[in-house]
Amino acid sequence: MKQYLNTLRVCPFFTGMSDDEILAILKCVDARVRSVNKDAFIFRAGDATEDMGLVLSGSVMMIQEDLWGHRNILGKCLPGDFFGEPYAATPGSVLNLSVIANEPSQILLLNVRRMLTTCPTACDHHNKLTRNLIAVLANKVLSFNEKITHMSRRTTREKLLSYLSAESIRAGRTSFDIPYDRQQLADYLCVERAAMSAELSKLQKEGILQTNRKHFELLKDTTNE
Amino acid sequence: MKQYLNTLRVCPFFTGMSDDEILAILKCVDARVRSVNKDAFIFRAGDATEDMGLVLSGSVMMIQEDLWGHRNILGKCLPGDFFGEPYAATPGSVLNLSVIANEPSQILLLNVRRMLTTCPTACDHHNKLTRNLIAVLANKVLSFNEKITHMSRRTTREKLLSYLSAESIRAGRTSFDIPYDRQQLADYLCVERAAMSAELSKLQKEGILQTNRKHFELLKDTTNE
DNA sequence: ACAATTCTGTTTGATTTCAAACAAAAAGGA
DNA sequence: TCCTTTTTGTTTGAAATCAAACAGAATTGT
Repeated sequence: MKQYLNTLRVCPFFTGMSDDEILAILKCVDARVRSVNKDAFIFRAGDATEDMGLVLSGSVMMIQEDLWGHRNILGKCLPGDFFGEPYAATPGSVLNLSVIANEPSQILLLNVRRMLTTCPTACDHHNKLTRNLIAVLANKVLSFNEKITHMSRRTTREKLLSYLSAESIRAGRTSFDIPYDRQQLADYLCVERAAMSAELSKLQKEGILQTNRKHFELLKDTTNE
Repeated sequence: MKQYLNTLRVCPFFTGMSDDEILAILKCVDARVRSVNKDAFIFRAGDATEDMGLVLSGSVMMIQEDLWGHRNILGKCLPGDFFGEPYAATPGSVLNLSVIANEPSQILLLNVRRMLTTCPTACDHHNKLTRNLIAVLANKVLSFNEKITHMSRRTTREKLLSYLSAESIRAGRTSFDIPYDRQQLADYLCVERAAMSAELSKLQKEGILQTNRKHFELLKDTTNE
């Protein structure tokens, strides 16, 4: 497990902990590493799980898929990000989404029940751990809240501008990259890719933004419209 | 504060605690009661807060509102439900939604920072409290996730059926009441009230459901379509 | 370098939603 | 009870999305 310390040290979940502390905690919560290929399922909608996942390398997508093949992307998790923790922390709950590897990835699985039940003896990191878990969960609410904000706009154009403004603010500049390709962005905003592509073209013609693949630049302030 | 014990005892957040324990905790987290009229703001989008709210009586709505007056209802909180906890638990965050009283209500405000920082001396309920907070946050993720699921459907009809099926399952019967009137339901699903009303009429004509105001009955199994 | 695959932009008609206005029904207050 | 206000259902034209098909560009692997 030591080989992953470099990744874990920079993960917000473990900040302020010594290597020994981290290793002790990993043992405490029954941490296991899993390597997955692109498109492999890590969790499947309908499953129950006591484990939450942490991306060590690569990336994963949280998605819902309906019978017609419509994909709803809930979010993308990069190294250091968690997934599945709301379900793992809610006994009796069932996953409402699937988690799929976006590329070959390494995943760390952590048992949340063991994180929450007091350690029989020597582990006094649990308090710090539970506080960190609170921060992780709160962040997930904020991220879902953001997606809801974008989706609540009525037109594809408004959804795009809502999302791109937020990404621009997050980046702290008007020029930024997004983590999604066109199809994925459409699935995140829950619109048709074709209509979205057309709208992006229109926005470019109107001089509101410029884009090439995953790169975007906002040219006008659209916050006051 | 004792007068609210009857409400607090049945609240999941305090289950398994004695009256004395509850009162000690309330003091610990600087609990204050606030009485508000209908339509009063408890939190306003753009605010920062260290407090999370607990509905003692009445009900509140979490909403977002844009410049055109479009309302996006994130959810409704009934007695025993919390709100604002993801923001209170994330230092530096800013509220992305407003919380408005849906009727004359009593609200308990709890300081989350004090809940998370270890008590100087005698309070050993904190561990239990933080675990409860984890459960509350996880539940909020699940509730937002559910709203996203409904909103991700492409047509008003699908959004309605997705929501109504979920409510039916939650109620454990095909006959149930929902907490929203027509305008509120439209704002929750982010569709036009007029179009939604028309769709509900169509669904009734087709024999798929029956409804009167807030009461609904699903007549056909629509899960396999 | 080449071929195969994936990604992106464009167009089309059919369908659906939006936005506004209005009337009927129900609820609430004096 | 009566009057006012709120809620709900209906209709309409205009606007937007959906769904499908296609071609060119970019990427990937051999």
